[in-house]
Amino acid sequence: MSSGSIDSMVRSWREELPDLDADAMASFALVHRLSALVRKEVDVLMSDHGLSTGEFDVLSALRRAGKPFEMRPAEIASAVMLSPSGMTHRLDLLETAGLIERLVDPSNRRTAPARLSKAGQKLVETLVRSHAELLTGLLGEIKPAERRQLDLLLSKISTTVFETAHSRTQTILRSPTTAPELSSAKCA
Amino acid sequence: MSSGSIDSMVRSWREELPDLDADAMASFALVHRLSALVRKEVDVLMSDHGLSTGEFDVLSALRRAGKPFEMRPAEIASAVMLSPSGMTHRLDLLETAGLIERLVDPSNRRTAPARLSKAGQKLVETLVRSHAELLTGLLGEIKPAERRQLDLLLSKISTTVFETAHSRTQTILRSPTTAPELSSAKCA
DNA sequence: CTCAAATAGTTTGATGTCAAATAGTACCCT
DNA sequence: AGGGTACTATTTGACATCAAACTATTTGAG
Repeated sequence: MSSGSIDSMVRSWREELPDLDADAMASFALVHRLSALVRKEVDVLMSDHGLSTGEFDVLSALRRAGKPFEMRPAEIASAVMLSPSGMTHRLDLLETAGLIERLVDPSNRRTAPARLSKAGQKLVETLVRSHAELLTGLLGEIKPAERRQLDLLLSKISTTVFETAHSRTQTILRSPTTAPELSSAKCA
Repeated sequence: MSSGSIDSMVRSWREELPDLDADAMASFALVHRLSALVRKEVDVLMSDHGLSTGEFDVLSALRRAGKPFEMRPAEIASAVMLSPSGMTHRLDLLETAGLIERLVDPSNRRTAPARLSKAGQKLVETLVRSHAELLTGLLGEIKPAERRQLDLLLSKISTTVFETAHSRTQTILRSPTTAPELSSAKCA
């Protein structure tokens, strides 16, 4: 079943709708499937330590921030592509587990930064290493040059997708007559 | 922000844990992020037609099966990587929407195959074409040779991941004494 | 100085998903 | 035949996530 199911998908379309261009579909199907398979593997690793992958992502972002391992919820949310409400929930869980603490910022009382606890620091240190090791293994026999080529292609495509999403959002928000030539950020 | 956030992730790790090999992490982060971004774009397209992407996946699998556009729930579930219970729910929704019908197989009454209704056939025809067009656009300036290279790399990695998952499952199910020499995964 | 608008996080309600338990059906071996 | 085993879909209960409404705080304009 390794990648056969996607091959046979393409073959089916060629039979059923011969004029359909299924090349892009196949590539993105591979991306989706690889993403799902890897996520499952990481899930197993993390659940061995009583965590979900999503919770690990948060701890990992905090660790990456460097001392004092502290970030605001909105920052973490954008780093891990989670909604603000989802982030509140995850931080609740991590706080209950004693892996983070919530602080008060005297200079801005709207925000409640999260900080790794001692236990959180210790755990994330272990997990980040196991995680990196696992992923390196999952890459298999891929050679460094191939990996760089892969990164390059994925980045290029991501950029296109990102810009497409962006231009659609703008098109909706702007009055149709106003659209100027090129603006990369969300000027609402 | 296009792929900058992943670059800066790697840079952070290099500063915080210089001995960590973050190359594989970065590649998989790109895969995950591209998958999520594309899924969002497809979500928008489908919601314009009152469907979720998951529902479209089911209709699409049925259409691919060819006349009479009929599959058993378990078949569809494995094609779209969804649990059996999730599939039951999705088929419920699609049946309520009048896009599929549930049949009785006289030769095997355990199963209740799903079949595209007339309305379902008509809708999926439109959607499959819009979908393919959207994805082709999202591929952007990628040249055919590059796309084939991408497919090849993703397939190779998927195979490794798939086999890793598989060997882990077997390792758990087997009696510990039976384990042969070469087991690359976590033999707990 | 004051009130309106913007910002940050949380709460609420609905939804989609899964794992485990359930029920019905088919197969097989003696 | 008969009784156990495997298979198929569904039901149930728990949970993560999101969008939208809400609360508290800060900023800014007049």
